[in-house]
Amino acid sequence: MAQKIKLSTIADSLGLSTATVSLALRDSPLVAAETREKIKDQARALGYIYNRRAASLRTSRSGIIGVVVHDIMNPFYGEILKAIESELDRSRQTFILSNHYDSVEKQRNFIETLLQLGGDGVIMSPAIGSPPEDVMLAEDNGMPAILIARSMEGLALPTYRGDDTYGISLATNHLIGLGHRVIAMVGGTDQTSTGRDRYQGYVNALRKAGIEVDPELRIPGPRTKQGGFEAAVNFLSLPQKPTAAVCWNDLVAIGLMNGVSRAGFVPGRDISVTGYDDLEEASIATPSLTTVWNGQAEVGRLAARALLDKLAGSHEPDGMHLIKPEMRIRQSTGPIKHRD
Amino acid sequence: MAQKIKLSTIADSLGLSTATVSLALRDSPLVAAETREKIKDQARALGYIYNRRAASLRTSRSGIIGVVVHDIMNPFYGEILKAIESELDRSRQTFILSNHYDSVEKQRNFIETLLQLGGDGVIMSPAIGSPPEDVMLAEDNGMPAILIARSMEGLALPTYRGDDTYGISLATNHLIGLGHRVIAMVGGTDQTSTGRDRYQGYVNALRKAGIEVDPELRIPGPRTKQGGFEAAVNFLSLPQKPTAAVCWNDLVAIGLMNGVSRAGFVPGRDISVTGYDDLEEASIATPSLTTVWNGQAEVGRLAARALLDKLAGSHEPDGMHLIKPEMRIRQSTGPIKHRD
DNA sequence: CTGAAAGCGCTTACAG
DNA sequence: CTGAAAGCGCTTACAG
Repeated sequence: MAQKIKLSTIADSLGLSTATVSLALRDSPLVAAETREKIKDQARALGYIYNRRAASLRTSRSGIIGVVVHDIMNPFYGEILKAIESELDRSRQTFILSNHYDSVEKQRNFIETLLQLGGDGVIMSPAIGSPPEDVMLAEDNGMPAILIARSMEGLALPTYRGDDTYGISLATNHLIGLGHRVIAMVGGTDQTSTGRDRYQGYVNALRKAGIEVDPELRIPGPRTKQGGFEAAVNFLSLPQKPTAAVCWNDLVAIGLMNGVSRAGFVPGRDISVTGYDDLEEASIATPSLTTVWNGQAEVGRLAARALLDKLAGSHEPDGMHLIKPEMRIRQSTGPIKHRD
Repeated sequence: MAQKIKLSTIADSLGLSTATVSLALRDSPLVAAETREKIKDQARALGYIYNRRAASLRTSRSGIIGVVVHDIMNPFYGEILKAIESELDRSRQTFILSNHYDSVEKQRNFIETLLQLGGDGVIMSPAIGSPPEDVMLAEDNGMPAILIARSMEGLALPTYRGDDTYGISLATNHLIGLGHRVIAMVGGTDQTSTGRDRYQGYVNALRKAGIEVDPELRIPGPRTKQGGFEAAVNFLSLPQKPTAAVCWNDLVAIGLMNGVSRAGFVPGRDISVTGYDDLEEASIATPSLTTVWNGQAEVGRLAARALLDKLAGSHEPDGMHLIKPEMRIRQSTGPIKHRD
């Protein structure tokens, strides 16, 4: 590796000052056009690499934005991240991604690392049980935070997520409309705001239809295909014999469909299954999955936009921004057919 | 946000020098134990945040490692990334992730950004058509690069990936052993080293069994479920009526199984399908997928390990490290059954 | 065991 | 339109 090229290398080689070179490379109108071109050519010729650490130490702006979610391998978050990425790319921000796997400690480490790197802001889907202090650590050190997908009680931070209560009630009503009366709710946890909201939406819809809510029909579990797949055994051995399942998300729904298929039932005919999120995968599942569009791309885009605006100095009001979910009816649900 | 706390704030408040504070916080034995504890307590009390930009400007070590792959949402890369993450976590390195979506320009931007941030090293799965200069840009500026999943001609960089030629021949031989003679190869491209190697493995296996290679049976396409799903139409309308498909990867295989199911064929009985990678999902697909274990976790772990060793000053030999794939036989393949 | 001082590579008033 | 100088917050020889 050759001698390190820096501003002063360029300046010396052209008989100029580092101030002029610095301004020229950032297209300042203070520098004469001719000088600017000469400087840029020289920078290119020498293979100059801008040192952002040095610049950011001076300006206290790093161009780094952190994003931390439960699991980037989960396509639900993947679709949000893709939207964030394309929005941030446009303003040439670097984004640092991390999973917290619902470990409060991992999340805190990430926030601290980001602060150490001088991160300009953070977009996060808070880990289960996050202490408000950990999130406020960012804000208190001048690094604004935006929440996605999950909210946190008692924090007045901008939050972007789907309206879960409403969304799940859409799915539940759809099944009730098809004649189903014994409807299980499969997957997920009640430890997040999302979880409580979804269960509430399910309960609301049943009550409104005059159907008694049986807590035995709530089968919690991992929010993954594997989770849904394994839940099939419990689902099929419930004494009340449910004819339909409202699943936590598309992954659980696809897993559950695989599980009940193995046991000889045909999803969509023998047992109706709804998903949640409308992942790209939902429409190519077999049978194609009836689900609830949850606006992942919208959530990501709006959250990124809000952060960029905040960094640009706008003073938008904080608070909750709910995306309105929509029903997507496909082949995994159908009229009731009693099991026996 | 309160007054920024820095080393000198702590030093002044205790009547010490910044040198002593700096050494104490990094557990230098040069500082008396008592002084060290006093300093650490004070740092905590004041809410001190270490400024890595300043430190790294001075030491020219950033603790940042970049990872860039085609698409982090693809579970194949996801499984590699998970392994890299857990290996890097252990040595408290921050890792910056990016997709290049096979855009050479995006990849180059990423490498430049990483250099600007003072990245210590980069792990990459090179974009299709990457010019060697772009990768050497990293090396030439003192940022070592490790290649994963794909190799590049004419670059003597450490490379970790599966043995694709051998792996695909395992899958092809398995199908031949079940009596299949008309075997399509579905999905993927021949523009990557991986692609050429896989096609070669397929061709080799057919030739060795005395089966003529028909180029019409090669159906290239996106390496996604959607790609496999859409390929089903082509697959089913081939004049030679293949009874089996060797798929590029598990995603394509699952998509293809969904596609042929829609057309009324039962995968595993009417049409045999093999995947590649052995993703977590393969075993819960319906039918469960016969596939080739491709050692993603191994690739990630070894690549991260190699980079860390290199940064620690070891001079390991560069070059190719091939992981030996293994067959995983499940329900999606079976004895030939002629279509008519 | 602790301190004074230089320097990492930028940017930004300020002067001219 | 260009330059001299200070300073961002650390770490590292070097002295004592």
